[in-house]
Amino acid sequence: MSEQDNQRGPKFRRRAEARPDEVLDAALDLFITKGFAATRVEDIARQAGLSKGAVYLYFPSKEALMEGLVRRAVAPIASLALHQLEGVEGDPRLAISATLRMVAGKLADPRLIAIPRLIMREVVQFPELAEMYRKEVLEQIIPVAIGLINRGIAEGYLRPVDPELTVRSIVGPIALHLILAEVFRMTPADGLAMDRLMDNHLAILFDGLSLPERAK
Amino acid sequence: MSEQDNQRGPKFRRRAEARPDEVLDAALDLFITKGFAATRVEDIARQAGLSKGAVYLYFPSKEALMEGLVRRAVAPIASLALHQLEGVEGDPRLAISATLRMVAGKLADPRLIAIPRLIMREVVQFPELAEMYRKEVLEQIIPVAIGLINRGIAEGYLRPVDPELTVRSIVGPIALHLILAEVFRMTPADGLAMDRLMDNHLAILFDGLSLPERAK
Amino acid sequence: MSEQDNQRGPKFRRRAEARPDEVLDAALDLFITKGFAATRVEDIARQAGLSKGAVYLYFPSKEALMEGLVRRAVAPIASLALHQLEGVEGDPRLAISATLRMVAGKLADPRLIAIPRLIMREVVQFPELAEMYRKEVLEQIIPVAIGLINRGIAEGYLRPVDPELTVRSIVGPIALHLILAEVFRMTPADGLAMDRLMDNHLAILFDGLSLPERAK
Amino acid sequence: MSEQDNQRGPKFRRRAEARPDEVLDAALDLFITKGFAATRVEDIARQAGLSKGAVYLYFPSKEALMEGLVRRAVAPIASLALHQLEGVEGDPRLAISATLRMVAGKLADPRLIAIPRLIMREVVQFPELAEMYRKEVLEQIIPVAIGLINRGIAEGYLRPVDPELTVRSIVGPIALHLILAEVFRMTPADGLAMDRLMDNHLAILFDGLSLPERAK
DNA sequence: TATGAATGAGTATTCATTCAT
DNA sequence: TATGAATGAATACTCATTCAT
Repeated sequence: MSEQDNQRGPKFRRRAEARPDEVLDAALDLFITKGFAATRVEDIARQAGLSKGAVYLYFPSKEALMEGLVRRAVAPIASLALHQLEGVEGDPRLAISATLRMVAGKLADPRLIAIPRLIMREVVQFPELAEMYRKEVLEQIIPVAIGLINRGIAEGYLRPVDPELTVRSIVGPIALHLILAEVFRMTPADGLAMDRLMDNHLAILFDGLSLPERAK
Repeated sequence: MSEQDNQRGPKFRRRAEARPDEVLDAALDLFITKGFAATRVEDIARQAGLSKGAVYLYFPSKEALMEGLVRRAVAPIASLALHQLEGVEGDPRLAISATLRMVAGKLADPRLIAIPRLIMREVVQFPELAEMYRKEVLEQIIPVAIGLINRGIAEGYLRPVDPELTVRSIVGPIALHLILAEVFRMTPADGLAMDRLMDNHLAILFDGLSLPERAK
Repeated sequence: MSEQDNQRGPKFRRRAEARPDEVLDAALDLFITKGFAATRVEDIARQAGLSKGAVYLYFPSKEALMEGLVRRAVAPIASLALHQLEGVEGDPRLAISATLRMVAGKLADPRLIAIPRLIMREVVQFPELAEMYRKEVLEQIIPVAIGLINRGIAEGYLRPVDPELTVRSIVGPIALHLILAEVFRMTPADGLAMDRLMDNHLAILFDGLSLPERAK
Repeated sequence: MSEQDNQRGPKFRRRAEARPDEVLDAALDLFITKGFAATRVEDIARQAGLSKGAVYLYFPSKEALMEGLVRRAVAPIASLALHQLEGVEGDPRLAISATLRMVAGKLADPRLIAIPRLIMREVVQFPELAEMYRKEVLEQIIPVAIGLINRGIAEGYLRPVDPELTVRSIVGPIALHLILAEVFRMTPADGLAMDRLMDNHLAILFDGLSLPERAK
C-alpha cells in the first residue's frame, strides 16, 4: 500500500485507536455549534474524516455519542479540581482564590465549558447525562469545597456560613459571567475580562460589598 | 347550553380570543419539557385543545411560536424589576436586598424562568431570540442596577467596585442555585430553600465571607 | 338596511342570482393562471368577492367548479360556429374562410380559448370534462364542417379529400399557432399576427404550397 | 447468485448506474398519467422499484424531476429532426414529406409526445421548462425548416409564402390530429390512421384543397 | 474495518371541507 | 344566505440506521 493511498484523508492516517476520540471531538464541536437535534450523523462523520457507516462501528447510535462525550469528559474534569483542593493547609481563602482562578481560566477555554453547556442544553433529552455529570463531577468536587469551607470556619478564617449554599456564592458569579457572555453576547467592553471579574468577585466574596465604616 | 358543554363537546369550538395565548402556553410547556426540536406541532395543538391546523391560523410556523413566546414574555419581565429599582433613595443595599428577594421569589416560579431557560437551550437555533431578550430585558435592567451601585459607591455605602462586574456577584449565586436545581437536581436537603440561600448570599455579598478579626 | 351595509363589497352588491357566475369567472381566471391543483378555493372566493364558505353554497366541491365551468361554456361555443356554417350555399370555400377568420378572431380572445386550454391541461384529472366538451362542442361542429366539405366535393369546388381528416388541415394550423404563442411564447416579431396567419394559411389551404408550373 | 435474485429480493439493492434514468422513466409515466400535482413522490419511487428516500439521492426535489425529465428529452429530440432536414438537395417538398412522415411516426410513440404534452400541461407551474424546450428544441428545428422553405421558394418549387407562418401549416394538422386523439379521444373509425392523415394532409398542403378547374 | 447507497419512520405544512354563528 | 374559525387527511422531505460490498 503506497503513499498515494492516503490521498483523501489527513496527511497521514492516525492510528485506528484514536478514531473514537476523533469522532467524539467532531460530535462535540457540532453539538455545541448546532445542537444535538440539528446535527446530522453524516456531518459528524465528515468532520471526523470518515464515513457515516464508520461512525456506527464505534458508537451504536447518535445518542451513544452524547453519552460517550460526557463520559469522556467526566473523569479528567473531576480530578482536576480535586488536586487543587485536597490537602491544602492554612487559610482556605488562599486555596479558594487559587482554585477559582484556575477554574475560571479553564472555563474560558471553549473545549471545557462545552460539556456542561451541552448538558444544560440537552438535559431534557438526556437527563441521565446530567445525573452522570452530577455524580461524577459535581458530587466529587462540591463535598471537598464544603469541607474546605467548614475547616475555614472551624479555624476562624471564615464567617459561620452555610457551606453548601456558600458554594453558590463562590462559583455563581463566574457561571453567570460566562452565561451572559456565551448566551447573550454580553461582555464588558474589553472582552471577557476574566481576570478583572475574578479580582472584583474575590474582593466582594471575602470582604463584602459594604464599605467598612471608617470612623468607628 | 351550559358552560360544561364546551368541555370537549362539538367538533368545532369557536374563537376564544385567548386562543393564541393558549397556544403559546402549550408551546412553552412542551418546549420546556421536551425541547423545541422534540416537540411536535400536533402535541402543542392537542395540549392547547385545538387541532394542528388551527395552530397555523395563529402562527405561521413552528419557529414563529418560539418567537411569539419570547416576545410575549419580554415586556412584563422587563418592567417588573425596573419598578423595584427606580427612584429608590437611601442605602442601596436595602433596594438590592428587596429586589433580589423579589426576583428570587419570581424565579422560583417555573413559568418565569421558563423563557430564559428556553433561550439558553435553543440559542444556537434562534440566536435572534437571545438578542431580543438581551435588548428588551437585560439591557433595560442592568443599567439600572449599575446606576444603583454607582450611587451606593458615591454616597459611601459601597466599596468602590466595578459596577458592571458586580452585577454578576449579586445575581450569579441565585442563577447558579437555580441551574444546579433545575439541571442537575442538586438542592439542599430541605428543597430549593430559596430563603436560606438569599440570607446566606446577602450576608456574604454585603459583609464578605471572611470573619472579621476581632481581637486584632 | 342602509348603504353603509355594503361597506366591504363592490360598490353595490350584485343580485344574488349572478353569484354562481361570478364564482365561475373567478375560478376560470385562476385555473388558467395557476392550474386547477394550485388554485385554492379561498383564492376563488376572494377573487369573486365572497367568502370561502359561500362558494360551497353554490358548488358542492372544487371539482364541481371545473364541471360548472365547462358546462357553462359548452352551449354558446357550440351554437357559435353552427350558425356560421349552417345553410350556406354556393362555394364552401367562402364559408370556410369566413368561419375560420371568425373563429380565429374569437380564439384570440383569452376568455374563449380558456376552456379548451383548461381541458387540455386537466384532462387526466377530469376525463369526463373532455368527453363532455367532445360531445357538446366538437361532435356538434365537426359533422357540420364535414358536411360542408362533402358538399364542396360533390359540387366540384373541392378536391376529393377525406373530409374528416381535412378538418385537421383546416383548423390545425390555427391551433398550432395558438399553442406556440401561448405555451412557448413563440410569435412572429409583430405579435400574434392572426390576420397574416389566416391569409397565409388559407392561401396554402386552398391552392397549395407548390408553385404552379407556369410554362407547362 | 443468479440474475433472478435481483428481482425483488434483498432489502438493499446496489447502485444500478441507471437509477436516475429509471426514476425519470417512472416519473414521466406518472406525470403523464396523473399529472404532476397528483403524482406522489412515493408513487414514483415504487414504480421505479426503490424507496422514497432513494429518489432524493438522485433528485433534490419533486420539481427537479420535472426539470430532469425535460432536460433528458431535449437533446435527442432536437438532433432527431435536424439530421433529416440538413443538407438535403433538390425539391424541398420531398424532404418535407419524408421528415413529416418520420416525425408523425415518432409522435405516435407515446414516449415521445409525452414531454411536449407534459410541458403543455404544466407550463403554468414550470414556465422555465417551456422556455427550455423552446430554446433547445423549437428554436433549433424551426429555423432549419424555415431555411428549407426559403430555398424552395428561391428555387421555384414553392409559392412565395411567409416561411415562419407556413411552418404552422405544415405541422399544425398533425398536432391537431394528435390533440383530438389524445385529449378528446376523437380518432377516425379505423384508429389513429396516421398514414391516411399524412396522405390527405400532404396532398392538400402541396396542391391545395381547391379542385383545379379543368376546363380552363 | 470502511463505504455510502438504500431504507422508511417521522413531521411540518397545506388546503378542501364543515359548521357554529 | 353568509362567514371564517376549525378540522384533519394528505404529502414532500429529512435523516438515523442498515447492509451489500
